[in-house]
Amino acid sequence: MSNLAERCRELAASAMKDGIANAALEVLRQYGYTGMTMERVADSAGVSKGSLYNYFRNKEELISFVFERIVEPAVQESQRIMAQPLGAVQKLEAMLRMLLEYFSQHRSLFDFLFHDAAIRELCMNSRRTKHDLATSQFESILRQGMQEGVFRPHEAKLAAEMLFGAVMFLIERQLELGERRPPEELVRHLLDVFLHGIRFSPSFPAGAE
Amino acid sequence: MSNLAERCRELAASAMKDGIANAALEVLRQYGYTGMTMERVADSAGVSKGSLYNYFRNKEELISFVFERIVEPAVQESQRIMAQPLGAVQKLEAMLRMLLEYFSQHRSLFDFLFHDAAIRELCMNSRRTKHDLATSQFESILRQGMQEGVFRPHEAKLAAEMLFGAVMFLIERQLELGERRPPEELVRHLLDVFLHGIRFSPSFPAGAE
Amino acid sequence: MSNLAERCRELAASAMKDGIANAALEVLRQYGYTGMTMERVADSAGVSKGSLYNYFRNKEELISFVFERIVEPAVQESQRIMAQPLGAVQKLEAMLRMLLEYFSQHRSLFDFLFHDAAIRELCMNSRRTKHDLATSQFESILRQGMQEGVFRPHEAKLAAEMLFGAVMFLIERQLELGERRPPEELVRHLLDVFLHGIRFSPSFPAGAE
Amino acid sequence: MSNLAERCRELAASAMKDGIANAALEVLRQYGYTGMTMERVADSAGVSKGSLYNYFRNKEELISFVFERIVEPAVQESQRIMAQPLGAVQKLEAMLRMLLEYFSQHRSLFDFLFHDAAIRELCMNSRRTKHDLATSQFESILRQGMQEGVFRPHEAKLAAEMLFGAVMFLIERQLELGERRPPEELVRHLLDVFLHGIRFSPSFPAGAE
DNA sequence: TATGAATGAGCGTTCATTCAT
DNA sequence: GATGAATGAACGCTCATTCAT
Repeated sequence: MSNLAERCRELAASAMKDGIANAALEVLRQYGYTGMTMERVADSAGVSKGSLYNYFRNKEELISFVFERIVEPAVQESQRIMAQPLGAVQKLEAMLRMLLEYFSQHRSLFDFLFHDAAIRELCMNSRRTKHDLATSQFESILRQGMQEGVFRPHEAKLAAEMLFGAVMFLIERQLELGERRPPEELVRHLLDVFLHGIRFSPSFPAGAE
Repeated sequence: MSNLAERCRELAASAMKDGIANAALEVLRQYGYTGMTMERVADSAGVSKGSLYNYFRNKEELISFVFERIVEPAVQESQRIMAQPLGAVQKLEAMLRMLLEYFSQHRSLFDFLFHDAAIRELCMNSRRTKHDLATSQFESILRQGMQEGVFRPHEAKLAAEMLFGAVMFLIERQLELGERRPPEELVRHLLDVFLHGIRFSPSFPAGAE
Repeated sequence: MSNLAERCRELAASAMKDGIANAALEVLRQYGYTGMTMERVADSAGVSKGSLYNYFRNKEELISFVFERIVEPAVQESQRIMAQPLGAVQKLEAMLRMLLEYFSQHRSLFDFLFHDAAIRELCMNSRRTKHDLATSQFESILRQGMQEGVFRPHEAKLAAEMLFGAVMFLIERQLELGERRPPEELVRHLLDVFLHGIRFSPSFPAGAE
Repeated sequence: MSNLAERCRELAASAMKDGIANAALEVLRQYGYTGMTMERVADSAGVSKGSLYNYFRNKEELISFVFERIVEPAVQESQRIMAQPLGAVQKLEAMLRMLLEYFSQHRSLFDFLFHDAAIRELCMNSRRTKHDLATSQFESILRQGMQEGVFRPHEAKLAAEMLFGAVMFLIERQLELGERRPPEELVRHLLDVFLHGIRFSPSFPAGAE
């Protein structure tokens, strides 16, 4: 039957959605979240305002789609990292570096991700928010570390949340204050604090990293 | 002369501002930041839209006022803590407990405070945002700890940001997931991780807290 | 009876109306017609907004009153001129000078006078607008001139209207273009044109003024 | 390609702008300048308020457009007259007749054009208001007359302003008083006064009209 | 009588969404 | 499917007017 035609159509539709999402991202970058109107998205995508509604039921759906597209590469990469045969510390390091590098790039996207409670609820996909994903991956790493015997026993879930919160806030502050510390440096400090703590312990070897 | 009348009027005006601010908070809770319209605030406050403008020049001013009202008690309390003659660890503990207790109360306020770039820029007081205040206080505590010799040398500013980010994210997750861990417990885990790190060090006495 | 009290009250009320009208004029000068709000008038008068309504039923009535007050001195002066035992040419000259001097002073008042059809209809007092008054006085002068035999026969009413229109437009243009020709000079040119015309007549003595 | 469609669209858009402008004029006629709200314009045009903004960026632009539409035909005609190979007197006559006929038609437009400072500032086209245009054209005619030797030396600019002011006021008064003198008659009287003046000169042939 | 807080209709403007073509 | 003009509800804000004190 029209199997082929069907395929073609789906492909074309998919390409169109991508194009529109990219346009939306561009608008986001230029005008920020509040300035992201359907008109501007349409213009930026080079299509008519009406066409947007052929591919997305409404603005909400477009936003959700964009959200997914922003997060997706990071998710992919994080899963790649998780799948690697690395020790917990190395995984942690790789994960932190990836997040810092990825989200440091675009302030407006970052704002977009956290903007509003309404949006956040919008962008949840089957109880699996970005937060959930990230923290659960951190949690996995922490558990792996405990099994490996390199991390001492602790509540992995809470520690994972602390880690993620710390990373995100670090990124946010960098952007907010206009600082440009190299991600590498931030990774080092994060690991230093989270692995060893900041307190002198009697037996803590001075100068040890 | 009309000293008394003057006083009364001021009091009434102040009460009105408070009432409107509370209404705004209620709207914020119900509809989120994007849904916080002057109309809704007026309705919620039980006054007319026009009356809002007898007490606040515009929406911006109202939002700033609300922001200040939310943050002020925490700021006061944090300054009280900072002024106490306590060791760094105790101060840290007190500060964490205060934040966890204070901000655990209202989810939407929390969103309001942190997740909107527009608000963030709006609510800066002479380059001194709430973030600035909180992180700089944490930073002070960390430096005090280094001077006291209880904290090992580290970049206090970054560590302060990590701490604050971790605390805030913990609160957010509690609210998001509907968990209700006692603040006391969260404080303990935060201190545990940040003071000692999660890694076994060769000399770290196993099982030690 | 309370004849005296009555009188006093009337006097006080009258003074109040005057004060408010002066305040309104000040506002008019500062903010123009569109910027003339009851709030500003009240502030400028040093009374409360509510008090305005004890002396004027509404904004319309206040505006009418102000209009009268602006026009009144000119009306008085014009009637004084009309009553003087002068020849038509001298009267004309005196009248023109008075108008030019009077209205050259305040641009915003002038705008106020002509602003809007609605206002114009508002400010008519028993079919006797400022225009009516002015043109009818010019008309009288022209008729007097014809009787004196110094003016040749012509339709006095139309000529009066031309004169008044010419004067007003001259004033308006001076204000609009920011020019500052001395009223004396303008009077001279007005008389020159209106008395002798601009055409050479065969018998017109060249160079004659 | 879509050349035709393009054309059609442009035509439709142009027609729409015209329709809206006409509606605006109607509102102007009915409610005066102060009463000209976008809502009323939309109602009068039979479209929604939002549609107005598809054709005019804002109220200002709409007003400017209306202004241009009113003035343009007169400007065209005046330029045609100026370009004709006529003597100064004939040009003057033609110009006066045109103005009287053109502006006699709509009172409210007239009000609109002249009596609002806000509009006046709005509708300036490169420092060249309608006033400027009209007076400068009168001025040209007067200078031409002086060169031709039919007008005696005089300050052409001031005289031009007087002429224009006189014409406009005549029109205004006709409309205000509900008189309906034929433009022809008004032209005759204007020329009579401005060309010959109203004063008897010794050599002025008595009885001449 | 003086007050000024409260009002609420109305303003210009925006923008997500629809629908006839 | 693509279009873009039309829509209309909603927004932030103003201000003449009222009324309890």
